[in-house]
Amino acid sequence: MAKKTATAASQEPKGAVRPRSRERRTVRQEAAVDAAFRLAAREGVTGLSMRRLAQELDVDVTALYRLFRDKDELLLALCERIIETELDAVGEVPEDEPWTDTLRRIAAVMWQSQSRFPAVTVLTFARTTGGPAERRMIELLLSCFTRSGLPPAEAVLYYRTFVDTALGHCASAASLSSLDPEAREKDDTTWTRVYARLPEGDYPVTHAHVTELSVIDHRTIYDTAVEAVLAAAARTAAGA
Amino acid sequence: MAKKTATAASQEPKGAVRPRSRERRTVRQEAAVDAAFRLAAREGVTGLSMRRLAQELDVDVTALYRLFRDKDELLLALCERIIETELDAVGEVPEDEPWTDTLRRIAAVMWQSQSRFPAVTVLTFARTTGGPAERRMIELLLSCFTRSGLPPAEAVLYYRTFVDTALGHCASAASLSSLDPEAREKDDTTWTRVYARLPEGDYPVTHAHVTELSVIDHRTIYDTAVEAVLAAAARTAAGA
DNA sequence: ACCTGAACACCGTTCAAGT
DNA sequence: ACCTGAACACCGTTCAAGT
Repeated sequence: MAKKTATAASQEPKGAVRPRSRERRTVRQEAAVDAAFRLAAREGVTGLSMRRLAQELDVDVTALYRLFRDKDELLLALCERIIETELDAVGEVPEDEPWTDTLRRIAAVMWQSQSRFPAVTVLTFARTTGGPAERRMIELLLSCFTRSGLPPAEAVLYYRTFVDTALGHCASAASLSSLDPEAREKDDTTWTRVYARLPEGDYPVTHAHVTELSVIDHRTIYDTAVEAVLAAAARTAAGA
Repeated sequence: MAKKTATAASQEPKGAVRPRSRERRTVRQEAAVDAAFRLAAREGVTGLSMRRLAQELDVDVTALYRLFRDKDELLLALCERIIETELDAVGEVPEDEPWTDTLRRIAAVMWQSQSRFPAVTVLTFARTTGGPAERRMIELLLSCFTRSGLPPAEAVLYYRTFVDTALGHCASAASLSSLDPEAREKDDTTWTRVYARLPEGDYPVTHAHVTELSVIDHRTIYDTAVEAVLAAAARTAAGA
């Protein structure tokens, strides 16, 4: 099955009839992806259905199935688009920028995507698209870790540890903010509702840390995790 | 709304009539949780529906809604059960065990849960149950970080960084293994299918790391992430 | 070459009616 | 006090039939 990516608007071999229709096809795919982002932002993870997306685009549901094989292919297209946006946000990497700083900027941009599009993040965080944006992102990330001086095996190990850690934390934040309001409320008042009232006798350590537990926010945790991975990579690089 | 947890079989005030029925209720809840684990293990994340669970238990769907307010409450009960099992697997913590070793054992046990029950992991990894097992787990984890010598704010910061990092990686592994077979196949052959064939010119760094990229496994990444967090915590503790 | 309508096999959840 | 049947408002996906 040939992959028809959005950026495949390359030069056409001959004749301008078939290409025209293929062009229109990718235009419609892009429009569908746009609409899906609007829908996901407005209605959340449960609102992002094929039927509702068709409604949003004012077409029949079956039209969507002519643009995407199934919902999974649509989700991967959304994921590609997010990575594309992230690459734009990162921009050019200055020659002399330390590798750790580049990675910090990428981590910050990933967090931004998560908070803008939690629904799409939740639905795709563990996936691989194989698309052009993902390829460029991998090239960029890997080049940071080779710049660090790590030998191939370790560069790859820390590259994966970095992305998976970042994506894992993003997914967990996104998953929390895509809960329906009542479950969300239940979840993030737990610290004050149950943990603040625990008997000191049974849970002495928790009891002693109640205030610290209730003030910590997810972004600080994310930064700490990212820094931990960068420090581990740097130490390994220095030792090699 | 009073929380009716499975372990709430405390002493009854007077009369043995109401307690009898409440007891039966928790017995049925436990049976439902057992069946849900069987179902999830057999049918995966899409198979774990209220209707199918009712079928598995040979009762009407509406009977389930008398045991659990909604599906979310059932999922939280499954999550509690997993934590319970994890606490059993960790067992007693020897007085003289280094705090990092305790945390390594907990991380290993969490990975085990993920690989045994990917469906439940995916559905609950970002949630808080507020239940008795979760409370004990938090007490255990926090006590490790205070044993390390970290002051309260940092102990809490690293405790959260540790759990969220571990859960994030577990969720990403679980999410991958709960994909339907064809999406799963598509996803984990990407490295050989697309990245192994990339033109060297456009993606020199990726091209140079193809073999390393294709052999790395998720468990090694998980261990690296966990060690990175432990090292960061240890360094902060030493500096304080 | 595209669109439409209708259907299939599912979901979570509720509720009136039975015993 | 419990159970049953039926319904409501949804899903993803397919397919014969139209133009």
